Amino acid sequence: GPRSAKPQRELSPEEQQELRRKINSRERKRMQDLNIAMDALREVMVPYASSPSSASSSQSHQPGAPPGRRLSKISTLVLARNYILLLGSSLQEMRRLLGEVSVGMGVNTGPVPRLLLTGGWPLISGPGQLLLSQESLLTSSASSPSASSSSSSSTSSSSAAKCALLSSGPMDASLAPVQWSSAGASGGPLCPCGVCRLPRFSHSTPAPRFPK
DNA sequence: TAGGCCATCTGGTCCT
DNA sequence: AGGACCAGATGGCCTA
Repeated sequence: GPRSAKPQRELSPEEQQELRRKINSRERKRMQDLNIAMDALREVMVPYASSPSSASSSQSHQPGAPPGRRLSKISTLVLARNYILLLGSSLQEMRRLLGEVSVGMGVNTGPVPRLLLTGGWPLISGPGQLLLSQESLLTSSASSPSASSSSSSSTSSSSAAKCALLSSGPMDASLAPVQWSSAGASGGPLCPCGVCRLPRFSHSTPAPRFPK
């Protein structure tokens, strides 16, 4: 192509070695920064990542963090994604409830803000409140607004089709990556998997970024 | 021992 | 030109 990867002048073996060292060092640093960000994300997800079946391992984890195996990178990402989606659906549900309350009691009455302040977010674990586990986030994800108020019934394990994004195991390479349709966020068709109840996405093969 | 997860190296491409 | 980004290859560690 027009861009040549070859250097303008030949490098001596020592210079090549030094250049390689520099490049490798940069790449190492880049990956370490990525891992730091991943750890920060893990830290946020830890309260929702408890797994009763996980055993202690020699892998390091945050001091003070609950014992158990550290979340893998893919699990962390899937967990975080589902967590975000669940927050969205919870917000939607809250808005719906807020609308019902407003209709029943009048817009300018006091109870509405108090409901917001004291009602508790559904993601906060507590007596009678929705408790999220790693399993629920990895497998059930954001439930539909109509089902999000029930704590345990939203997990539709009986559904035949499963979305690759919600699988607790490694993603099926044939299904990833996914591209979410823009229509889905505004009440469009849902994912046909029947489990995640998320806006439909299309499984497509991305165009190679670097065409040969 | 197989499989999962990970860090590192490496070469290619894109971006500033 | 040099750095950033990406993906494939490789080998080590750990667990079931």
